[in-house]
Amino acid sequence: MTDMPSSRRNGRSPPAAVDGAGRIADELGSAIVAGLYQPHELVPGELALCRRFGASRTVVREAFKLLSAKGLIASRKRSGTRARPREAWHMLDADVLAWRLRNGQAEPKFLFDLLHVRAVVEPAAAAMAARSHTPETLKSIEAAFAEMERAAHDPVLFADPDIRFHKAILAATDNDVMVAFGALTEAALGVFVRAASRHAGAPAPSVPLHRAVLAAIQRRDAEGAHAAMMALLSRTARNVERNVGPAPGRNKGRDNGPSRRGSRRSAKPSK
Amino acid sequence: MTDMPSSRRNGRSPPAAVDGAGRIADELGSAIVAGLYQPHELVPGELALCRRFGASRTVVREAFKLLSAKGLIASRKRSGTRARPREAWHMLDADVLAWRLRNGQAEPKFLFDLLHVRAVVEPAAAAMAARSHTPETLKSIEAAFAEMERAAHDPVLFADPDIRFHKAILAATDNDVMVAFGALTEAALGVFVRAASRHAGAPAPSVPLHRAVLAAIQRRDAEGAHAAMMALLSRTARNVERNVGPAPGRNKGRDNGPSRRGSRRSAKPSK
DNA sequence: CTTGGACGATATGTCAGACATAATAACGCG
DNA sequence: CGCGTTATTATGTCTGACATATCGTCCAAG
Repeated sequence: MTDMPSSRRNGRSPPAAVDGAGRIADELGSAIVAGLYQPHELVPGELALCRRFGASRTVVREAFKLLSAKGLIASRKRSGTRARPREAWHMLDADVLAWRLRNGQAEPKFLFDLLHVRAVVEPAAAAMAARSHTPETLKSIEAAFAEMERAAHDPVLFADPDIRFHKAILAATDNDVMVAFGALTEAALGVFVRAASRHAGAPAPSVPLHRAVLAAIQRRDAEGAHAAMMALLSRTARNVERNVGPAPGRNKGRDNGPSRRGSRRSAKPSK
Repeated sequence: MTDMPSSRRNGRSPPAAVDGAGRIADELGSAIVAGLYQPHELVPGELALCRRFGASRTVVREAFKLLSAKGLIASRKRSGTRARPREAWHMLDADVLAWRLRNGQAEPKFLFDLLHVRAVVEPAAAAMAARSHTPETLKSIEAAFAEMERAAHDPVLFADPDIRFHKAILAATDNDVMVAFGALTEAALGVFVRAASRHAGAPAPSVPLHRAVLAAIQRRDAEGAHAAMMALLSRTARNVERNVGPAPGRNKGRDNGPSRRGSRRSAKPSK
């Protein structure tokens, strides 16, 4: 996707490894988001990594540039290269998301953070799509849904059209910035379906919920699309809770986020 | 911010130019998002850029890695390096946003796309902040607001605390992914206040709207915070419309997005 | 005339070694 | 003991070379 490690297209995680710089960035980036390096200060130096990866300094430095462009590291002349604090990471970048979700079991807190953001963005996107879709963009949503129906029995076959469905809705908003959330949705769905395929059975139950979203969009019902998408995400939230335990609150205690309750309301007032 | 060009902190745009790779990435990236290169195919080759910037191939290649990490270009062996289509750009990256907004007059459509996304994300963030804020995070919101009041007479002094106010709210959500929207908010506010300082007068009128957001957060009123933030953004939308003309619809016609109407409703059901 | 394979040209990918630069750490002097 | 000077060290930049994957071209066979 970026020319980089994230060339892992759908659910497949292991392949990765493209060119030298991508490989190194993949491994180092993964380690950083996993918390192997304290908020500030000092990842291994360039020449240390040269030895460790059997690569030239050129390649290591290119890997550093890839990571620095994603907010994971920063270099200064004599002090060396340091891992940046979490709030500097480009959390909406496809690779950062993938790295953070790939680590054995990503921290549950992060899974819920993702869900909460999806619960904000995707219903709004569905509403916008209901208002703005064209014959072409609508067709790609319908095509993805049709394939979901066909794969309703198999959790792994289901993942790909599911992702396409949600991305097609984002594309139908006719909003460049909304489209960029595809990375988030793709990453999140990747984990969720992986988890679902381990625990739950066939994804068939979610088909009617998707159908409701599509139907609302087809009839240009923005409020309905918003509500239907919210319902769909609430189901996902319940599944995740079943699998990784209940949602963690702030430092402990309070709770917020998407869960039951449909809650109908449009994303934004139409002028 | 990324170690890269975007070290332009607040509103100042020109400085930029840090290290060689950053400088080249800045210029090339800016050109790409400005549409100087057709959706696919062929930015200048490495050695051509070497001549053009008086730099070595090493540095040019590092610049390429910076840009490829942001989804702007992709290289293949013999064919050369090509500009990627808009839908591949990491539109939520601080640098990409800055480049896209810096070009003389950014396309109005993009300004409204940004506004629509802010109208989805920030009210929800305000609601989450109302639920999740701690003494520390609340204090940083209050501090930013206090400074806004003090600078209420000067559009340019106003910009910095304004940005801090919105980012502090995102931080108070206690949601890693929400925090990442700070780049979007910062970029958008940068342009809006720049535009406002040209056309409108003092930013004083927006102070009460900000105060309403703060007050709702203080009393942990999620719905109120949502509504207040939406009202604030609606005002911004009106200002932008006044300055750059009315919101463009799809390929022409339809309209969607934030505008008048307060519309009160919370970002998400509280379990 | 079309089809297929061989071959050369070309742009990116990788490497090794050198020097420049800045910031830190160590040293030594007053 | 404080402070300026010097050494050290990791990143930044440059150079020139070779490796590798394609894309175009051309020629020969069908």
